[in-house]
Amino acid sequence: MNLPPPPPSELAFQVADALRGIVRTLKRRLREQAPTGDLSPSQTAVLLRLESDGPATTSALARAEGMRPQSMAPIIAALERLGFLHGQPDPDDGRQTLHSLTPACKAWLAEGRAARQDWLSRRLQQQLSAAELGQLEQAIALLRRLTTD
Amino acid sequence: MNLPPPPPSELAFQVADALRGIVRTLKRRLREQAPTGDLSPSQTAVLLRLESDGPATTSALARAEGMRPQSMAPIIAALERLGFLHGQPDPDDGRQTLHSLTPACKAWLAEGRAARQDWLSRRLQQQLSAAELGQLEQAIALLRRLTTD
DNA sequence: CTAATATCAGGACAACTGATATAT
DNA sequence: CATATATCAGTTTTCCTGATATTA
Repeated sequence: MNLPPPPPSELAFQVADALRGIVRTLKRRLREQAPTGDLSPSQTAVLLRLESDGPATTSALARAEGMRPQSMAPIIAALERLGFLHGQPDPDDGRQTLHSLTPACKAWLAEGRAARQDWLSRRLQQQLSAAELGQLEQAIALLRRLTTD
Repeated sequence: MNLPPPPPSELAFQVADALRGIVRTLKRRLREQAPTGDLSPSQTAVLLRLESDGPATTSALARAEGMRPQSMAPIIAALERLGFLHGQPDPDDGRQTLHSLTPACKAWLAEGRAARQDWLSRRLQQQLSAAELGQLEQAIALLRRLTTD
């Protein structure tokens, strides 16, 4: 049996409120920097999943996204038609088809990430002094402590 | 005609990279603290819109969300059935029906916001010293400078 | 009479469920 | 035979377009 945790201090409450606001705003501004290219949310999720986890089968992608394989199939087919994916039959298991990002898709994803990175870098450079950048660097280390453990 | 802006410094680039990562992670962790209650994205958008901008008509909501009034109508009808909204005919304009959040819905929205706020406050209190909280407070002021102007 | 609001009717698309063929 | 992958077919949901009644 645990004792209830102590209530947060007034300062912690104020900082939390301000932090929630700035996180939401920054997230939106970052998103504005790179157009999604008229892909559906499902399609975007598949591309990001393949980029981070590597090639996968239709069923594996469906499981990862909480969908049925029958629903994942047309999403993949559309992405293949757009030239973002290409499927290759698994040499060991004849049932499976392994889908990978095409080089063009990898380049396009990297481009979007670079656009966001570029906007934020320039923004930091323009609006903050070197000393303030250092302050921010230390604060980011503090923020990381909130999401680990 | 403008000269191209100077390229960002190495430090700005590193801070931008770290900041993008921590914003994404924090956003996700905050989202995990309050369940969405099985509402569709459109329904959630309508509730948040009404909360921030006050009562509105079907057409006004449709315009705000980039939808047709015919598509907005069933969304509102579903929210009314769930007890989140209640409509009242405009006394001045007999064509319009003004939809408002019910007190129960306002309480539910506030509850979700409070859950996120509570999680973050406690997390700050537990993981950071008072001095570090002060550092973070100053850093948030710096971040605000990135999104204004 | 024109403009705006709401609603009714039917179509397109994306997800679902159920069933089937093939390979392990 | 039991399991896993992929796919075919039908259904539901959600948003769309088009048309109509009512009110300003």
